[in-house]
Amino acid sequence: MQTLVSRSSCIPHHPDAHELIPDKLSSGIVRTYESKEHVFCEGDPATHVYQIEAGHVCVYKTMPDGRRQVMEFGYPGDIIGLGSMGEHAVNAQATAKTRVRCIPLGALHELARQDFQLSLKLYEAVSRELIAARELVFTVSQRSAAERVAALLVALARRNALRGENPNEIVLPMTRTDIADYLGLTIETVSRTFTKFRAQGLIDLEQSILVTICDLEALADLAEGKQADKA
Amino acid sequence: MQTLVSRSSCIPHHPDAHELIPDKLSSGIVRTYESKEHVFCEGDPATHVYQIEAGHVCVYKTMPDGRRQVMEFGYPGDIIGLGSMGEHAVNAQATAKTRVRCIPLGALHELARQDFQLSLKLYEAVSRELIAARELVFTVSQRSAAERVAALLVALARRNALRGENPNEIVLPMTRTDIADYLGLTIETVSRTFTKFRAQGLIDLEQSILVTICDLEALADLAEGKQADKA
DNA sequence: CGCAATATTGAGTTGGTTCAAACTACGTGG
DNA sequence: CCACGTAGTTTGAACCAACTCAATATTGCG
Repeated sequence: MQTLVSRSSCIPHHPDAHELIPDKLSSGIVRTYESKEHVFCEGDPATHVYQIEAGHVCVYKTMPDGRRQVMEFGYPGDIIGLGSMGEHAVNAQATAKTRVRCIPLGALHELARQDFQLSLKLYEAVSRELIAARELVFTVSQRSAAERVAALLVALARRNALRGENPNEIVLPMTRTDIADYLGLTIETVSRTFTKFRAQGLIDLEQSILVTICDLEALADLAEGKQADKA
Repeated sequence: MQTLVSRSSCIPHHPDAHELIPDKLSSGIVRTYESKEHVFCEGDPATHVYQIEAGHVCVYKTMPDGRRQVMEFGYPGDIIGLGSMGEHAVNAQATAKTRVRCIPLGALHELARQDFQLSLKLYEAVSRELIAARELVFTVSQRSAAERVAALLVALARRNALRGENPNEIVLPMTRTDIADYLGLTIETVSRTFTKFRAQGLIDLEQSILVTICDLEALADLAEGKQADKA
C-alpha cells in the first residue's frame, strides 16, 4: 500500500458529507435523473441544495460559443448547489442514472439559524469547495497536460483511499470529454496522455473507463512538478 | 457612461465588506506591511482573518519549481484569509505599503455563534470567493490571451464602478508579473496584448500602471467570446 | 546622475490544438 | 444471434497561439 499524504487535491472530499444534513432534513424529497439530465442550470433560482445519494453529477459552466469548463465531479455523498447566491452560477448534469436528495434552502437556512454546528459545517463545506476551485485554477493555469492528468488520477486515487476503496483501481464515471473540459485540454490530448502513461508503465488501461495505477508515487511527483520526467 | 451589467467577474467584490466585521472587533490589532512583505504564508496556522484598510495584497500559490498562480488581488475593504481550514492554503503578500486589521479567528467564531447574521455574512463572503475562483478557472482554462486581459480590465472597471470611481480610469496596483501570474500568461504576452489593445483603440496606456478604457463594451464582448475580432 | 527593476519589442520554438481518419464498445432491431 | 448504427476513443499529421530567449527601452529611486 502506497503512502497517501493528504495534500491539496483538485477534487473536494466530503468524508463526513453524510453527516452534514441533519436527520430532520433527510426526509427531503428524493429525485432521480437519467444520464444527461440536469439537476439545475446556471441562472436558475437557487432554491435547494442537493445531496447525491447514487450516481454521478458533472458541475460545469459554459460560454455562448460552446466552450465548457467542468468545475467538479460530484460523487455519492457530495453536496452540490452550495454557495450559490440567489441563482445558480453553474450547471449540474447527471452523467449516469442518479438519485439526489433535495434540501430546500429555506429549511436549511432556518435550521442553520438554530444550530451553530450546522452553519459551521456549511461554512466548511463551501470553504472546501473554494480550496478545490483554487487548486483547479492552479492545475489548468500552470500544469502541463501530463501533470494535469496525473493530478486528476492522484486526486481520484486519494478519494478512493478516503472512502476505503482501492486507491489503485480507478473507475472513471465520466467521458474523455468531461475529463478534457475539466482539465482544460482536448479529448485527443487526454487520450494521448493516457496512452503515454501506459507506455511509461505508470498505469494500466484495459478498458477506457478503468485505470489501474501502477506507480502512484511517480504520478504524484509528476503532478507536483518534481519532474519524474515530464515528457 | 457605459452600461455595467453585473455579470460574473473574476474579481470578488465586497461592496459591503466594511459592514462585515462587527464593531466589537474593529478594535482588532492593526498591522502595517511594506511592499513585498507577507501577511501570511501557505502552511501557516490560520489564526486570523485580515481586513485590508489601505494598500493592496496579492493572494497566490506556488509550486516548488517556482511556478506561481495569483488567485486574487485584495483591495481596501476586502477580507483575506477566509475559508482556510486549519492552515492557510495560499500566500498573501502586500504589493504596496499596506495596513490590515487582524481579526482573531477565535473571537470571530465566538461572535458568529451568537450572531446568525454574522455567520451568514461569513458564509456569503466565502461563497463570493468561490464564485470568483470558478470564474478564474474559466478564464485561465478557456479564454485566449486577449480575452483574459479583457476580462481582467472589465472586472477592474466594474470594481471601480461599484466603488463609485471612474470605471474607465484603471490604476493597476500590481506589476505585469502579477497580472501574468493571475491570468496564466507570461509578462511578454500581457505586454503585447496591452499594446495590441492600444493599437485597436480599445484602451489608452500613457503609463504602464494607468489604463484608460476607451471602449468598455468592446472589451466586455471580447471577454465573453463574442469575438469583436478576437485577433 | 546612474543603477536596478520593470516593461516593451523582436525572432524563433514548441506543446497542445485542429482536422482527419480509423478503431472500439455497445445497444437495438431484424 | 448477428448486422448495423451511434457514440466514444485512439492515433496521425499539420498548424498556431503563446512561450522562450534575447535585446532594447522605460521607469523609479538612492
